[in-house]
Amino acid sequence: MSGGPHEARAAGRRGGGRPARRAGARCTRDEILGAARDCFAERGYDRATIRGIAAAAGVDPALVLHYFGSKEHLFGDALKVPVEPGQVLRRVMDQRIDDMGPTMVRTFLEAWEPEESRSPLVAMVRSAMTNETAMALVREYLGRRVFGPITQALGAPDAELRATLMGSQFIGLAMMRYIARIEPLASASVDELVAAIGPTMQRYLIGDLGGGASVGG
Amino acid sequence: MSGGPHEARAAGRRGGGRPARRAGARCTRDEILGAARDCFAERGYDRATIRGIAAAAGVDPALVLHYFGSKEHLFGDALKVPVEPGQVLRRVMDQRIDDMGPTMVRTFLEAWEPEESRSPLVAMVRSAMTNETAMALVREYLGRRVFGPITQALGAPDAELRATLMGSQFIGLAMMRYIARIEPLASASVDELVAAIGPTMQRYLIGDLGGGASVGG
DNA sequence: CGTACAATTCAACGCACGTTGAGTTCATCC
DNA sequence: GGATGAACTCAACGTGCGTTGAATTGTACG
Repeated sequence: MSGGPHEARAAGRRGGGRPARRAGARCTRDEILGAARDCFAERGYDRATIRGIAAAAGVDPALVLHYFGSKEHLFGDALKVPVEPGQVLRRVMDQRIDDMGPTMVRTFLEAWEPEESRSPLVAMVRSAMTNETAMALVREYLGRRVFGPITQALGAPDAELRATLMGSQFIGLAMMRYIARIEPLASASVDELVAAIGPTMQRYLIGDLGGGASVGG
Repeated sequence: MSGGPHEARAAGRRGGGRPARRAGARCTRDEILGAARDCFAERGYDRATIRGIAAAAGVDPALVLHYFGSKEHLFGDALKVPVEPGQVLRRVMDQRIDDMGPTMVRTFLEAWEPEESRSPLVAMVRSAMTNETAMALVREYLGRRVFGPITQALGAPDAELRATLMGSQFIGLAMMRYIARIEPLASASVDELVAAIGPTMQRYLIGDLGGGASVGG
């Protein structure tokens, strides 16, 4: 099931590594994907249109469907996150425990700063707000790839709460800085934000949360 | 300009305080507003439809436009926030300075917890993600009614950064708890969250942000 | 009673959307 | 050099949307 005609990939297949059919206009598929990422990021799932994406890529709307089958499928493919969370986590976990909070903030910001990796992330957050499919996708993804490992690494009984607290500060930061672009947060330097938010993360990671047990009592 | 036929209000005008024309079905306008709030909150501006709102209110779609003129105008009216920020701020500012952070968190949560006041807030956040008008509206509103007063009260040179840092934690909390409903944050008690996030707010309010002066150098 | 007018509905408009299927072009393979 | 099949376009479909204007209902006032 779900084996639409769009499943067949463009290059390869026949000759081995030969160029695709149309000379000079080969990587159309990737251009569509890029345009889709931009549009989804800029407008969210619902306001982004196949027609708009096609126009941005300079092709016919039908070609988009030819490659990706449906808008929802295109969205799924455009959402492939350019940041490998496992790798990110390893980098953070390699730090001395006292530096983990600030390192998390810096790593997070470095993932968001470049324009090309920001797009799919903005698309993810923005679309998750209105689209149930996107929301479920994001929730599952974050749970399995981000919060899960952190929870496991922490080992504390309230690890899951800690992980989601960190998530809340991160998602809020992303929204204010990259989506709503509210000043002066939008223009603050990475160092400034690491200094400001790092301790928050540190506390959520291993500090006393006051409600339970760990340190203070 | 913008003086559409919908501007004229329902009751009053002629006799003084007499009931409206149609007996038994008087407060239709308010029911439409309520349905609009629910729909905007549940689906966001774009996915919410006039037809859906009308159906939820049990009336004809045309009646919605008759009262509110346009979808955008209806959205504006539905967005009237049930929380008076000035009043909230006064409550916070009345605290001893050491308790202001936790009090802010508690006040914030108490504004979001009740279902009837949560709807327009969720609508606000959700719609601001995809709709440019809503985003501008929210940004202007927050700036003038929330961040502005806080900034002024703090008096510090980095007050604006502090205000937006607080905003980022709040918006992230709202998204994780009330919109994405990610556990265990979604089910944590208010007290638990006040204990966990209160110190964060306190630090953003008057603590050392590390980037400038006191410690860390 | 008759006029006036708010409340409400009905039927339709034009538009933009996602999607489809048939058609065209062109590099490759026998 | 004809067959193949991918890359790509064109024209159209059905649907649901926001919005409109005329028509209907029912109450209050002269």
